[in-house]
Amino acid sequence: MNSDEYASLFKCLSEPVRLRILFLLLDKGELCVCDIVDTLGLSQSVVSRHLAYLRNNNLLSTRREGVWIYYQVIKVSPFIDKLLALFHQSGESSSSLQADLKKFSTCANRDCS
Amino acid sequence: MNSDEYASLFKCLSEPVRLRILFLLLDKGELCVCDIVDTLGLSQSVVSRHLAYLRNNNLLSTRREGVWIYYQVIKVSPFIDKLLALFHQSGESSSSLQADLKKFSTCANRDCS
DNA sequence: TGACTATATGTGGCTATGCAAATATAGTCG
DNA sequence: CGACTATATTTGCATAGCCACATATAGTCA
Repeated sequence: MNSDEYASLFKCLSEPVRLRILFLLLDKGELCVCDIVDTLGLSQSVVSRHLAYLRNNNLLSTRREGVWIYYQVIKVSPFIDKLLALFHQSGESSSSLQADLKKFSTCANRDCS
Repeated sequence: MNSDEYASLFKCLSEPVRLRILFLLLDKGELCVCDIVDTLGLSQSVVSRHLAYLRNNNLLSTRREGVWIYYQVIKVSPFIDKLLALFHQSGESSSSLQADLKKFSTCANRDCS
């Protein structure tokens, strides 16, 4: 990786909404868009756009199942894996990120109904 | 840390020049501005601005010694420390970051003369 | 096929950020 | 003090990224 590539990676992580999405996915493994929209309480447009950003930068992969599209974090390079693991671990003591997890538990019915 | 604070931190790391500066400082410990300008081959204005950005975000500290101002990476939180250590370690296999180190060895006379 | 739902994307406006060039600040030395 | 050097900051401009709103795409089901 050269410095431009590192910078692009960090730019993916330089936006609060993207970080909240990533943290949810790191913690829950795989989620569909509507789960994320409900949990974060943001518009579908905003969430979809950030998901596209992360997907275009090879941080997320998608899987369609009927109407729903499920996103998950891709494991690619050791550096990125370690970086995301570090963020995931650190987020355990972040009240705002934990609040998202809690919101997820209370609002999401696991099958997007 | 909340998601805005994480995002601000990653934004500091989302710029190639800032990453090159950080990598130099992580590797060399402490450098004055003219060392960095010479090594990176960029204008003084650009380097100074990025140093200010990093300093304003509490990633760097400064120490004046006569005309020269020496910068070094601050160790603050465990998360940031680990993150920077990971970047430093990963940069060992980045040819572009290693090229900066090499350039530093050949061009810098240690006392800014 | 038509209505409905889930998701993606185009557009316009606003703000943040990057660079270059010029200028300001501050220390040193004669 | 005045010349010189090192560093910081201002200004003007261009670009990138974010959001809101509207619209498009695609799957499902009756």
